[in-house]
Amino acid sequence: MKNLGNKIEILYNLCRDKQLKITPQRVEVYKALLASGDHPSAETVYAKVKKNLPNISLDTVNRTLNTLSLIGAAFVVEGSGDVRRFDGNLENHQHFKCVKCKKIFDFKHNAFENIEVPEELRHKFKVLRATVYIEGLCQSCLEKENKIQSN
Amino acid sequence: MKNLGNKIEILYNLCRDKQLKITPQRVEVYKALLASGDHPSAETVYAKVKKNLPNISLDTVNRTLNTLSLIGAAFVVEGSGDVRRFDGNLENHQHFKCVKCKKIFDFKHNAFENIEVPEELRHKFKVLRATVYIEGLCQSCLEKENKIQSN
DNA sequence: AACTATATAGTAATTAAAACTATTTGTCAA
DNA sequence: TTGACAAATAGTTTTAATTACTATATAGTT
Ligand SMILES: [Mn+2]
Ligand SMILES: [Mn+2]
Ligand SMILES: [Zn+2]
Ligand SMILES: [Zn+2]
Repeated sequence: MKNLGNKIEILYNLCRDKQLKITPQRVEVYKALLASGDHPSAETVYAKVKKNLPNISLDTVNRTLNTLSLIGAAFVVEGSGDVRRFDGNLENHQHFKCVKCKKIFDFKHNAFENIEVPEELRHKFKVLRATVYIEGLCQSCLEKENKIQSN
Repeated sequence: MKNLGNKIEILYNLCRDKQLKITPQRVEVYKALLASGDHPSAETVYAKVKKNLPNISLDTVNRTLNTLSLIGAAFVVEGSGDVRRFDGNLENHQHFKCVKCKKIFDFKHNAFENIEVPEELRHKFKVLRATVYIEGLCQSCLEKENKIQSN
């Protein structure tokens, strides 16, 4: 994780902008999210942060992750059918999600960046994020695939 | 809802293909999903189907919606931070989701159809769905917007 | 150093979704 | 047409994610 100090500084500024207090909990949650490098759930972040802040509560982790998303320091990964996953990587990238094991794979594809949001939408709504979302089966799940069973 | 009979026939065939039984519950859940025309939750579908099958259980609705998604008669709407929403409209279209009120808006945009899935992904994974996903604030939520509060 | 609004810890409540099990039923073959 | 049986369902419980609540602590400010 390079430029960590830089990113922490950005968090500080975002908090100050929004009149939110800079608390150890917020800093540690943010650090843990960045350090994970992938798409952790609140529970996963909680486990990590506990090492530095043994008394932090899961509720605080949840609230903080929501707060980070609200101020634009992170976002909730699109997709469904699983617990909420967060992403602290704000660089333009896309996600592939396995519908079976719920694993999320990052990928970059130039053609998918700078999506032109249609006029119609830009007028009607305030667009916060536009992304290409691809789902399917990952390799290991594909191998286990056989007959679909509904029960 | 036009061509309903046609779609039911497709459901029949999908079930037969996958060796799944054609039950009144499956047919009614599917009909309710189509009739809704939008993106109902299991709970919403449950309420509808109950009118025709008063004894159906919520669990069956949940299982059936999952089954419909598995066999390709429907899909789970991308997005997060809300209960699972299902879509029975298999025509190529995109979604805008309000992050605040969770409402999902369909839209069509030619440029977003026929997304070219990168080679890399097509080789590694079995791609089932690729779509552009846009989120933000809808008009009515935008009006209520003011200072972000985290607690 | 003191003040105060904000944030947190610890816990309880809520609620979506899955699991469990006895019973029913769709499918198929006799 | 009738049985046999695997699959599906109803009714219920369990699990687990997330939010709500409230007394206490604290960051930012004066
Ligand atoms: Mn990512
Ligand atoms: Mn739709
Ligand atoms: Zn997988
Ligand atoms: Zn809204």
